[in-house]
Amino acid sequence: MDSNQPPDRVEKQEPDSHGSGRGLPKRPTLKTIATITGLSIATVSRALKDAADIGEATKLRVREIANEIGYRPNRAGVRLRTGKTNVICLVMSAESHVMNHTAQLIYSISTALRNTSYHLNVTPYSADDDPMEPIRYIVETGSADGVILNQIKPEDPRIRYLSEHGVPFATHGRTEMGIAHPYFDFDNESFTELGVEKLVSLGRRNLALLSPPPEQTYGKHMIDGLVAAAKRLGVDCRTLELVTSDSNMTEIEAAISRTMQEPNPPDGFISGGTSGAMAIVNALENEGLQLGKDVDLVAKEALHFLVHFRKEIIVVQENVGQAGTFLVKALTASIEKDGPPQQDLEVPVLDL
Amino acid sequence: MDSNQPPDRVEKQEPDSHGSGRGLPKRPTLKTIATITGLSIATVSRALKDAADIGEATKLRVREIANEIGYRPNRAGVRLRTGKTNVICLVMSAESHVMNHTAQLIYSISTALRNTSYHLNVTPYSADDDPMEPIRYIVETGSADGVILNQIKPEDPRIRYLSEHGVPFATHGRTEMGIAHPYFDFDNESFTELGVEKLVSLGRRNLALLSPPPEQTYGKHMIDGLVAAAKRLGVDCRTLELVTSDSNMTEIEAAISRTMQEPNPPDGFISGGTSGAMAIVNALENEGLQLGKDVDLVAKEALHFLVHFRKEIIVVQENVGQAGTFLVKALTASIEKDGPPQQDLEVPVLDL
DNA sequence: GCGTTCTACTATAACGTTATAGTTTCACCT
DNA sequence: AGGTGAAACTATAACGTTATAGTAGAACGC
Repeated sequence: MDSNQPPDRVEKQEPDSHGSGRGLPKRPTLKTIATITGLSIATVSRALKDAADIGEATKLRVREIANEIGYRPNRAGVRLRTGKTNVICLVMSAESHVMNHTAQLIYSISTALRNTSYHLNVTPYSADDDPMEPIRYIVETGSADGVILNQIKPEDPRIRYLSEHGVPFATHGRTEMGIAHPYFDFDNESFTELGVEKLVSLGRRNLALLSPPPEQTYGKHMIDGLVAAAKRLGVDCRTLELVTSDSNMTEIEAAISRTMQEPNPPDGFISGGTSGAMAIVNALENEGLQLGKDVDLVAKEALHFLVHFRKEIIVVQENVGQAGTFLVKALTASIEKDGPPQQDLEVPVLDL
Repeated sequence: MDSNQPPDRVEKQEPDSHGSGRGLPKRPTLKTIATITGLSIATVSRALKDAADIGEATKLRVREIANEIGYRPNRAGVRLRTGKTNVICLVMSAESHVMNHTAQLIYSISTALRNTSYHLNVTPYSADDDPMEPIRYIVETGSADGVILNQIKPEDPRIRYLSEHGVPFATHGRTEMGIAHPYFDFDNESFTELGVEKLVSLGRRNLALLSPPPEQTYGKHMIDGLVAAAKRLGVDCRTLELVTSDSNMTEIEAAISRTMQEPNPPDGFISGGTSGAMAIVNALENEGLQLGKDVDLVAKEALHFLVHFRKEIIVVQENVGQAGTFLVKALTASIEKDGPPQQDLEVPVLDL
């Protein structure tokens, strides 16, 4: 990278390392502006930060020149001096069944970060990895000002660790640890409650939830909502705990087929994701059942596939973009110590 | 962040900013190790880099202590001194019709980056943005050692710019600019050729390609493959240039319905993506046509949805994970000036 | 025993930034 | 006139790292 060459010597004898800059004009620094204006480096620095003890005329002149020569602060310098990284690290779970979700989260976060001074750093980990490892790395190297986490568990060691080390973070999802922190969550409990109500209003009396693993808080929330609503409305319910991922849809289909052949099969389904819903539909149709007639399905998704898959599916849309935007706002506020932790829930919408 | 506190003074009077570190032990630096071992900072630095002029015993001792106290190099220090950022920036197109693709790319890249010293930085831009802007930023601030680009155009100004500035980069897709650089690409030309062959072997004689925009190189490749194979096998072909995105599937469906009502409708379709394929199927079925009987569809996808959508769809799987892995390898090699640019194509597989 | 060479280390400066503690200049008050 | 104080600026050091030049001491040749 020309603009950031090793400072000491001119590079060997290689004539022009990448066919790039003729006389390599070198990236401007505060010193450049100082030389041009005849001011000291310190004054230039303070002028650009709009400090109180710099004259208005000077500020104007400095800003003008900075603009003209295309000055951009050197991140490494700032970081070394202040400890401020201007990096936000998204530590993301990279299991296939959450990837579409995550993709949208990445997109919305990085979009929300444009026009801020923060950069997005993505660190994945997979099921076999220790989820603590990326967190420890970030804390130990001080490589980010704040962290965003997803796939939150009720008792989540990452959150305890970050909180104990004073590293600002925000989560997509909630814990049950009583540690106040910024978060955004889809209200999964309301979602399953609404789903139950909808299915019951359609005459269904025996419901099944294709649920995410209950180790995840949102899985628990879904089950809670299901059980509460079913009890309240006096209908039967069960959970089918099958790992929902693209790769084992066939397996899920088989399990659902089996369920439908048992004595008292469900007539209403709820699914928390796109591929789960597709698996349910395929299994039901294989069993000769007709969606909207013999059985009904309520499904939540972040994509827009299900409406095109079968129009009979009752779809609740989750707006992940909203989550990203909020998380960025909440996290930056937390980094800049701006009031108490901001928290928000997305309310599911389902016409009854 | 404790481990990276502004160095000068102790923070105000706030008793404990985040309930974190008691006596804040401060993150170890080379100096810490130097003090412990009684060596100089320079020696410690060189010992950790396994330099030739340091004694074996010393190296061992330094490494041991470094390990013990959990030393991690300060990135800002390294970066300031050497210009090496250890960041790789994925500049990603964030249009909805490529997001699933991109999600997998992000995942595979960041996975390939684990256990390397590089970090992944994601910078999105959308259709209305100037695609050059993130590139200029990276070059001007020297914020990355290398760049990965996707959604490549035949004549792509980003590539000219990066190349002129000597910034290493790798692309997912190809240009036609004759600038040698590392890339990975799915062989879309072969894909449509195979698709045509397959459809012709099924007796289809009038083919239609739901094509990506031909401004993109891969769109052009697909059209080239289609036209060449159709000509070779003596069948008719056309391209339907509709913007394929989740959001306007309804529009695509309508357009395809219209096409089917015109005089000489296609009997074989090729689609380059998941939602396009779903739109085609929906439109055809609305017109009362049966997949696998009246018409056939060959589709490429990176997800695993289509097989579950209609088993009659002839699916070609694209393995985006492969792309990420390769791009990382090729880009890091290029950064470290390791031989000529590495390039690879994914060969589509379709049983005829 | 003196120069030479090698090994294993050290001292120093510099990368770009910013917090702090000055310093200079000038206006104003009594 | 002398002191006070504000306004506007500067000098300095430090953050953690590494490239370079330098040095101390041992080993070796003749």
